[in-house]
Amino acid sequence: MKDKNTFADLKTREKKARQDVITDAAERVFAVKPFSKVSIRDIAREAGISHASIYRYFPDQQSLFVEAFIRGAREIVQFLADMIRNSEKGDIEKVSEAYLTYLIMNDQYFRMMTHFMLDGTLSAELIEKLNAAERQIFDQFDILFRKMKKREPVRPLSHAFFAALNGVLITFRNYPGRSKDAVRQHMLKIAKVIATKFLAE
Amino acid sequence: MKDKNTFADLKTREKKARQDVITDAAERVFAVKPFSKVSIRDIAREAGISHASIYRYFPDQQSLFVEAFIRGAREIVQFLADMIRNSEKGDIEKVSEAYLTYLIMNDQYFRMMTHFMLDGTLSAELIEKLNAAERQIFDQFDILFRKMKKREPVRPLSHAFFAALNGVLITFRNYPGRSKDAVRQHMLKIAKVIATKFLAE
DNA sequence: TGTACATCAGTGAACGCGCGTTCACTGATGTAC
DNA sequence: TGTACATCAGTGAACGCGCGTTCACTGATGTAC
Repeated sequence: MKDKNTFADLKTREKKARQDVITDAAERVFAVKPFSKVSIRDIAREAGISHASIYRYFPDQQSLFVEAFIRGAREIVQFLADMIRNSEKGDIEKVSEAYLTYLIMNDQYFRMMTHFMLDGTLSAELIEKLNAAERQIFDQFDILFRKMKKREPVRPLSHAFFAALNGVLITFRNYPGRSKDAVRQHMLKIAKVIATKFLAE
Repeated sequence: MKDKNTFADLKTREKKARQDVITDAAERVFAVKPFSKVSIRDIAREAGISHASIYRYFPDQQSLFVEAFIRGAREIVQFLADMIRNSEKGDIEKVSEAYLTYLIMNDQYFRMMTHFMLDGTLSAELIEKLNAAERQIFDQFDILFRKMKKREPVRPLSHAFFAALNGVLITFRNYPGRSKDAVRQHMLKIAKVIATKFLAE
């Protein structure tokens, strides 16, 4: 009985591990292709398996995409939490610079997030998942603003600041005739303008 | 000779008019469907013509989409310019509220704009058109900030404020379990938080 | 230890679909004489 | 005024493609006796 359970557990873990291999591959493809052009076949090729195999691990394409997105969201929250925990006095300029840099370097996370934000055909369940992720991000910014000793309610500040940083990432990503680095510099400059505004009491 | 020219002119104008019929139809379809799901066949159906006919007026799908986008951008700039011209002392809260409301009501313009901002496969020419439109928007915000007697350089403020408003529109559009009106209210509230920050010197 | 059977991951081929685009044709209108 | 011809907007049918998904099969591994 004990053995049987262990064997079953092992099997479950193996299944999970194979799912992860596919999700890893998906993430790599998303890093390289626009979200809407990524196909099941692309991901299978990246994972080195037949595209039919994917259906042993995910019921359909949407489920796989959502899995990849959730992982991405976890990464973002994780990074932000680490950043803010280490910021003693709540240095909003440093935090926003690091956050932006992280999302520029991991563009696929940002593209996945905005894709889901903009998609008008999301199921209620998926919208809830998206918002759960957003709430976790807001929670982190709440902590930051509390460290800054804001007297006004922090939640609206978090909403506003998170939205503003998203806007910077979207608005300047296709700046023409500029190197990736010049674009990054410009984003950081504009983010600093915004962060400064949020400094003042 | 004179007659011939007039006839030719007439023909050109008629051709332009028919192009406009198609672009109108496209705009209506974009108002109702996510950008990436709009097909040539959809637009033809909306315009009441055969889908093959579209190719008499546009060389390919991308050209038609770009035409629709340019029209949308013109509308946005037009609206913003009117708004700011009528704002005597540069009331940033009113302007941002009106701008947001306009883009919420005309969601297709906003979706088209963000679609092109996010698309990684744009031709250099198209990126330039997108940026030309953005520059016109920045110009308008420049005027607003000058009316507000800002002593700092206005251009970075315009960049920051425009980006922040975009961010608000993207971040809260899929707020779950809320009516369209509640979402609008929330966007306006967060935009006001941001506008207030931009008030202070 | 050997044999018959069950399970199930993995697969190549196929299905059905919608898409952008092209083609060959029609028919209305204008032009030349 | 009548006739032969040119132009060209409009079209239904077709092409070729890539997609998500399903199917029928293989072959490796574990199980029962």
